[in-house]
Amino acid sequence: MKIFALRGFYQSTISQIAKEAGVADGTIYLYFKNKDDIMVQFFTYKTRQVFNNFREEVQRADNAVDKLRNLIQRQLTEFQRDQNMALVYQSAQLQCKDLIDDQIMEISKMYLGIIAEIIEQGQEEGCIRKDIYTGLVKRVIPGAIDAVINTWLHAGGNYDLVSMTEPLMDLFIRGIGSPVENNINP
Amino acid sequence: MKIFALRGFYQSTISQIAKEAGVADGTIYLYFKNKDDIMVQFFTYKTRQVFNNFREEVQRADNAVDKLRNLIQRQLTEFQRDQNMALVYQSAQLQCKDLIDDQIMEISKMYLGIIAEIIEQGQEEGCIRKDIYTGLVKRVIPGAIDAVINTWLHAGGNYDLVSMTEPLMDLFIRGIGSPVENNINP
DNA sequence: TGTGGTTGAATGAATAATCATTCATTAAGG
DNA sequence: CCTTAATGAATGATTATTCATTCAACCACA
Repeated sequence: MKIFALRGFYQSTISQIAKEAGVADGTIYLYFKNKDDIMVQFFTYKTRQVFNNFREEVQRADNAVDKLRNLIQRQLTEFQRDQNMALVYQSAQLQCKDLIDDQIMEISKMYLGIIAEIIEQGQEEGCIRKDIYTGLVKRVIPGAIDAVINTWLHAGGNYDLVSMTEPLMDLFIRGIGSPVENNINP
Repeated sequence: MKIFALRGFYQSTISQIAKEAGVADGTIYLYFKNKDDIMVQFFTYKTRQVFNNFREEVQRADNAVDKLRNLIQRQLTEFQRDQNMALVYQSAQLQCKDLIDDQIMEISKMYLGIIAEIIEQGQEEGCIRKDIYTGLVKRVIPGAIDAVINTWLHAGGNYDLVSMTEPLMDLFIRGIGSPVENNINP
């Protein structure tokens, strides 16, 4: 992951990976079917494990707003903990499309599903308005989070990523418009 | 661009590109210094041209909200017009980092600058609240737009991308929270 | 305890395939 | 006939993958 994160999948060589791992080139093939398989196993185990925890984290809260906050905080925490995972995950989706499409699809769908559930619950509770386009919101929220993570990665992980949770929540819930303006429209 | 969009930069071969262009492999090298240069020229000319138009589009409006709307609409329009450009642009940022970092950096900074200006103006006009974290907002807005574009690309460009402008604006300005909730907090 | 044999994990040099790049040759236009 | 553009086979570098060999650990038996 360190090598993939540094150089990208196609520019990483088995030799580099082997050297980083402190083993011989051939040894890699005792544990992985081929180069692709290294990436596939990353998504099959590491990523799935991290994303599975999201569901638990969400269930720790009862109301929708707290659930969303927990989800965001957990994601930022996990990505902050393992910067290499963060980089590989963020870039692999576009880099080796056909390679791991199914793996990513599954994880990604689960994630979007969680957000959709939270929104629905929030609408029933009355804390999330009903005249929003859920299909859009469940794309925009992860997109915004990704942007924050990418900015952090680009800065070399210098500052505290998790502290972005509250500002993000505030943006999602209240938007950027001034309250005065908001109440004129409806 | 068609080949890069289809297979990604490192998996595209000169032979494929030449065949698509209807010329011989060697002919490519009469117009491009090397393979990298094809990507670099894409960012130097095509992408810069598209993004430069954004500034004009923004100046067509006077108030901040309309400026933001125009910016979003123009981006969605351009990306919808040229799906290959959209795909290459979205993926190149992560794929060939060191290759075109400077080109992307410059374009990206200009884009973030435009958004920052709009926000500032909106705050003076009173239509955008002042207690927001501008550094965050100017990342989150393009991140959200990217997510919408990526969703559209993944679906094969089936539906009208530009029609996402209003729902996006609504989300940015009002957020997902219900107005009642919004007014309790402050 | 010492000895010979067996196992299988690890090695890294050799192989084979891919692919960017070059350049001697051809073709067209003036 | 000369110039310029285009060609595509040949070249050379890179790199994923293989496999014959090494070596350390373990076991059985005297």
